[in-house]
Amino acid sequence: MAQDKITTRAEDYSQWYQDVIARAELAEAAGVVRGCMVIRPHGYAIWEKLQADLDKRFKATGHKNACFPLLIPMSFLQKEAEHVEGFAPELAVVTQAGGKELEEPYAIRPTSETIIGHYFSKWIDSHRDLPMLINQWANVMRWEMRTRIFLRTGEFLWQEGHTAHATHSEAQEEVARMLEVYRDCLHDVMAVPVIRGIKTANERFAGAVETRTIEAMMQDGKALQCGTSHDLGQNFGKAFNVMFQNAEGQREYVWQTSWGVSTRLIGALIMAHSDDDGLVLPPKLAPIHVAIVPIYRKDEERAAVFAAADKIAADLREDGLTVEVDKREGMSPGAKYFHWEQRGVPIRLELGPRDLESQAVMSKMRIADLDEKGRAKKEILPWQDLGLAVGKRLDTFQKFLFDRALAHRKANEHFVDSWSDFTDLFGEGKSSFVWAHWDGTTETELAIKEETKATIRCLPYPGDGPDPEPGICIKTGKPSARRVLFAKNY
RNA sequence: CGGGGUGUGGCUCAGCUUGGUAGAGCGCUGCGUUCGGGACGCAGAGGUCGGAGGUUCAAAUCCUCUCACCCCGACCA
Repeated sequence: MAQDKITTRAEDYSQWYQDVIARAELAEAAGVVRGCMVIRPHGYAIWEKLQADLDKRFKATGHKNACFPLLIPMSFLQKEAEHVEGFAPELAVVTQAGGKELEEPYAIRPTSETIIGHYFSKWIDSHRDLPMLINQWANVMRWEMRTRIFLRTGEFLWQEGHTAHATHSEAQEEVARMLEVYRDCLHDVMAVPVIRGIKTANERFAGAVETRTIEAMMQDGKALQCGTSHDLGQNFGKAFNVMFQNAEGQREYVWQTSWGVSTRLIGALIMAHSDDDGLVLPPKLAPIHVAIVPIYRKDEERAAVFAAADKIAADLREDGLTVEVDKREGMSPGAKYFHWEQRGVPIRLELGPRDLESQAVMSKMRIADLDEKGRAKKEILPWQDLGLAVGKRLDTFQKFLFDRALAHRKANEHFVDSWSDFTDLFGEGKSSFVWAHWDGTTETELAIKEETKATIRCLPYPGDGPDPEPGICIKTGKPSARRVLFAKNY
């Protein structure tokens, strides 16, 4: 009897999350193009919900969607020196088309700053054209040396915002504002708590003057960068000659920003919440809220139970819930329970002959307390006002997931002042969030990484981490202005 | 790119050392019995063993080359 239980926990987390993905049937490695992914319908439905939520937030902040070419002339990429240096090693390049060698090769976009810079220079003439607030939903390709499903695939889906502003301070406000949008989405929708902060120079986006980030803790204590927002200064403005005439009649370069989140968020979702029984989804992202499992023996029972299940499903749908009635034949109820649990359906309702008598259903949440026999606790809900009761439980579940993730992070945060404590916390296979002093140099940052695999995730926002207080660097003993966040990362 | 590893039905793998013409479990199809936490019986379908070349009477198995994928590192949303 093959039990599809996932038994390898945090010791080998990479295996664990891949197992969860495989069991949950969200995605599979395609093997067609190296490291690219195939997302199955159930997984894609999660992305669609996330996409819809984010898109609404972008529009609410005045952004408009647009579409730019997949292929970018190599010469565009070469216009910004740091940018091309950062991306050159992972470019996939088209050198032939229409049966002929191309005079100038095209890169398959790894990101679209350059081509959008090109169009911005055509579209922007006056301060009245600013700010220009554009977003693109697209796929991009980065030929990474090593791929990991959902976290670093060769091709991935994402959203990239690109904006141009008249002043640096306005651009900086945009950078901060969009990071808030991301945080709100992760907190309210994904139920994943994050720490906002600023990246060190070493971890900065190629071509940016400042990169902000949201960092989340996964269940194994490792960090995952879930979103970024970049202050591009005038770097791309100058490279692509994006100029506008200000109110005084002078020509100036625009100040640009870019920001993005990707299908990596699906990976974050899985690693933040899921368990050995498969996927765990916050209700706001669950493609299916409720699975109804009908139970019956005889044909007459089946007819009656199906009719009742359909009626209940229709009522719940009227309350805005997505409901699946599992009428598959030849499958025991137990098998159906596991099927829906593995797919992260938050609430299951069991409906059998007994319930037809009592006008109630047996209900169970995806994560429930266990009774003394080690079985999930169930509760009986009357048909009357079932939508209300289910809705209330979904809200509770959504909040529970966030609280649990936050509690887990807090339990794995440390303030560290000695190098030996630091190296202990980042010993073989261990990671947590460590707040420690750092002397501010890239050299020290790299030395720490070399020795412990821990990297500086960010310099936290006030409130997301300890307030700045002077101290001495954990590694060199030199003066430090503040504690920064260290963790191993995916 | 460096270091490991794996390619055999849809999936996970055994068989390879010691060559004899392909197996298991799961899944799938049909019928019957089951059905409140992963049911069972019977009957079936499905593979030119990653590719090319070589050795041999005979190759999944031995040799050479090649391709692909996975894992660990460096790199990254």
